[in-house]
Amino acid sequence: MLAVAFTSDEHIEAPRPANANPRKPSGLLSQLTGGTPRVVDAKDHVFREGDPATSVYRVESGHVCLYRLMPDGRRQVMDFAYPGDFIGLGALGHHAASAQATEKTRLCAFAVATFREIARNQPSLSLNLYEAVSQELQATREMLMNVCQRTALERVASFLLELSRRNERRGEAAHDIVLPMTRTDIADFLGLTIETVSRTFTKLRQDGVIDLEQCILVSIRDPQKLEGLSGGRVERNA
Amino acid sequence: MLAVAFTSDEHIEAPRPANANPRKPSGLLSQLTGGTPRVVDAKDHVFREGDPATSVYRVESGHVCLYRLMPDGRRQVMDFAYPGDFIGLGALGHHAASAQATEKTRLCAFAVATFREIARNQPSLSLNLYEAVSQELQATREMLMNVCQRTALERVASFLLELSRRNERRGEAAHDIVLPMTRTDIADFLGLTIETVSRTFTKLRQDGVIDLEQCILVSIRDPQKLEGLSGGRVERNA
DNA sequence: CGAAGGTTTGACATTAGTCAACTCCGGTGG
DNA sequence: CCACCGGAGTTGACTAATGTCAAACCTTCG
Repeated sequence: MLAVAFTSDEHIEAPRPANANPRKPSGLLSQLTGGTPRVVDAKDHVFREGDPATSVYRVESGHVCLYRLMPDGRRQVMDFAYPGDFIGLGALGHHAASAQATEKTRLCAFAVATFREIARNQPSLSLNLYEAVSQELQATREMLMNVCQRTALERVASFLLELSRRNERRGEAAHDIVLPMTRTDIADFLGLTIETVSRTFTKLRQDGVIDLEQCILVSIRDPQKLEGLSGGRVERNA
Repeated sequence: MLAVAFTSDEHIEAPRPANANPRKPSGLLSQLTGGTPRVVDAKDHVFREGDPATSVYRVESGHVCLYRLMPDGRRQVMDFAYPGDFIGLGALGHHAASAQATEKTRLCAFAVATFREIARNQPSLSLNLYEAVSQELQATREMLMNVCQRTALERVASFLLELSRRNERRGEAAHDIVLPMTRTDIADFLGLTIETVSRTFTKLRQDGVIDLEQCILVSIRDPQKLEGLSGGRVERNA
């Protein structure tokens, strides 16, 4: 059963706070209940590129890495989905990306057919869908900018700042970051090699900008300096 | 007045031919009539990053370059809009990119408020909106892949092939390409410098893959070789 | 004809990638 | 308990690709 609670009346032009999570839709979508639970182990796939897009998923716990492959094996990580984020939303017919859990992950599946059913009767939901995908589009364009125009150092710096802001939005410690992904995932996300990512982390540590207790624990010691190194924030929804 | 003709009944899962134009929505959107005409000269802006998104536009003739700027002036071109393409669709509240005509361009403006009005009563239209933005999302992800994972030569080759396919879809000569944008636009689109773009064109010419009559006229002499140099196509909607 | 803007070309500098060795950590089994 | 193994991460030396700077070359347009 799919239940929707109606509380919001803002639509297309509704502005949204600049620090809102672009992949965590507000409005009706976030209030969906009654999906089918699903658990996947680390490295398992939720779906793969080309699979028929029969469901969308909300991440309940754990993390999911969304990526695409080139024929020769080069990989581009498109996004990392955190708890509360939806994955599979922008698919038309077939998934255009693969979704792989970076650790044991719980999800909640909603059938696309049910979505369509509801959308027919409730224009509000389809507008929310539109908004959710638009948010995702903004985020992807932002990323295009981040990755294509920035140097390795700037990419890593903005990556860390982005994770920091994500923590902040979730009410967690802004400057203590747990990386739920490997260096390989980060490298494929930022369009760099693992060696370059590693060297850049080391440089940031040596310069006193971050601490690196274990390789998955980053704490930001000098947020201002990190901001400066990031090449300037490109404001979402500006 | 905004008129919509209803002919299509396929929605979210409807697959779409692989060579469909991702920015030229099928269904209701393409059949919109009654928008407000607007003409902009070469280098004029249709809208700028941060402007309130009050209208969406359909390009009637000419070409529009969509880009974003970083604080220090670096520029990322997100897309080039051709006649029939919609621009401004994914905006939420404010435009996230600037839209600049590369030549004298005629547009047709549709008020966002009117869209919302219709969408309230016609779920089909909001689903079409959803699909249109989803298409745009796919295209942007594709581009992320193209630009982040490919070498300069591969980027230029796929760029030319993409333009060739666009010609084909419009029923024009697939192998004779008129570039409606400057080298600077291409460079900022592909994440390269104008020098690298220029050198790459020269190399393709010297290798007999393309002809370069004037700098805006490219003809593809060896499509197979160009395809090979592009590093493999990443199929849309795969 | 001359100026301006866009394009091409060359010499050189810099960044990031490649290849290879080494380290660190966690898990497994003797 | 400890040794070994494998995977992930780090570091170093070297290479290749792309960017930078500068000059020359076209076109177009006044």
